[in-house]
Amino acid sequence: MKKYSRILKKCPLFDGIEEDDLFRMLNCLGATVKSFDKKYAIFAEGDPAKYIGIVLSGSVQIIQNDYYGNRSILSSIESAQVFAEAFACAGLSTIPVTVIANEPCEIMLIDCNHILQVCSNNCKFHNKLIFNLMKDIAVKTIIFHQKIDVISKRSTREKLVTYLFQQSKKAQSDSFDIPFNRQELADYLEVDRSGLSVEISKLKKEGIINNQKRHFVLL
Amino acid sequence: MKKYSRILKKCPLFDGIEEDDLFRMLNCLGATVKSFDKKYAIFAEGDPAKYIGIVLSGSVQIIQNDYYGNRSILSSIESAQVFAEAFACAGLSTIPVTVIANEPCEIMLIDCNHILQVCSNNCKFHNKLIFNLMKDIAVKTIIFHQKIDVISKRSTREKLVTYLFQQSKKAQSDSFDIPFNRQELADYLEVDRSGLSVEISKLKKEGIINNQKRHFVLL
DNA sequence: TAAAATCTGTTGAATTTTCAACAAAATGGA
DNA sequence: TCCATTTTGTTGAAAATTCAACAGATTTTA
Repeated sequence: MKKYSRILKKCPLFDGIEEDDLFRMLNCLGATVKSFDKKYAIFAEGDPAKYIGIVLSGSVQIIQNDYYGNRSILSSIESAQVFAEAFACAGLSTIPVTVIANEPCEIMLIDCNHILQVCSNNCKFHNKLIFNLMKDIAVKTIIFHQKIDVISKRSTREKLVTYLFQQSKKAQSDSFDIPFNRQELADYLEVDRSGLSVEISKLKKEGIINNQKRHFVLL
Repeated sequence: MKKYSRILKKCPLFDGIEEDDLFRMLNCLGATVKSFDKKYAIFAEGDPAKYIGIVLSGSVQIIQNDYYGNRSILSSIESAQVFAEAFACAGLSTIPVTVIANEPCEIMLIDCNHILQVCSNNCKFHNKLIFNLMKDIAVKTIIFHQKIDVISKRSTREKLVTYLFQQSKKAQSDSFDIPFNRQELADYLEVDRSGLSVEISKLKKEGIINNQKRHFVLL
């Protein structure tokens, strides 16, 4: 477990918790680590909303599939970030999404009940943990706001431009990489892939952006 | 303040807190109550992310306007519900939305810093309050999931049907009222109002739904 | 390394949405 | 109650998206 020390320090769930306390707490919480191959479903829709996940290495995508087979990507979760934390906390019995390993992953799993039900041993850290969890979920809410800001736009072009501005702001640079390939970006923006390719080409021709694969530059 | 007792008991933020403790706590938190006329902006985009609001009477809408003037309705907040709680908790300095009184409203305002920074007087309730806040924000995340589930659909008809199913499930009945008029529903579904009217008419003709103003029945 | 599989950009046709305009119905205020 | 305003449903034209199909480029894997 110690070997994940560096990455766990970056996890917002453990902000302000000292390393010694952290590992004692993880032990108390019954945290486990599992590895997943690329494209493997870490959680599937309908699974019990029991565990929260922390990405130790690799990255995962949160996916929603509707009954017509349309894939919708809700978000991309990078290393040190938490996922599936809102479902158990909100009292859902099952999770409404699928979580897919985007590449080979190591994932820490913690039973959410161990966080929500205060135990007698380590209450000092426990309240801090719940506070951190609250902040983490609040940040996720903001990320959903941003996603809605993107997909509420009516045209493919506006969705794309809004998304690229957001990514540029996040990277604090006009030059940045996105975590999606074309089909995935289309599934995030909720548009047709071929129409998306057309818009990217147009924006390039108009001298508004530069692009090569996953790398974009705003001009 | 006592006259709001009945409604405050329903507020998820105060779950499990006794009435006496509640009013002592509200006093400690410096909670105030303000009235707003219909269509008045309780918060405007760019305001400091300082206060959380609780709807004591009336209802409010969370609105996002883009630079093209498209109005997007994020959610409708009914009485006893909390709003604007995620922004301060996530560490935003300003709020990215506008909150409009949908009808004459009484709103309780609480400085979020008073919740986030533990004071020495009432720590016992304070941790409970933060726990409740965490749950409340988690539920809001789920509500955003549902909104994304709706607007990720590609056609007006699918968006409408998905929304109506959600409302039916929420009301636990095939017969229910929605909190929006036609233009507002269009702004929530992110579609054109006239196109929405057409789809509602079609679904009625096809015998799939019944509808009169804000009342819908799934057949 | 070569073959297989996946990813990306392009095109044209079909479908859908948006937009503007209008009239009927419903609502609110004097 | 009556008039003014707002809301709603309908229509046709313009614009945009989706869909299917394909070829070139890239990546994977055997």
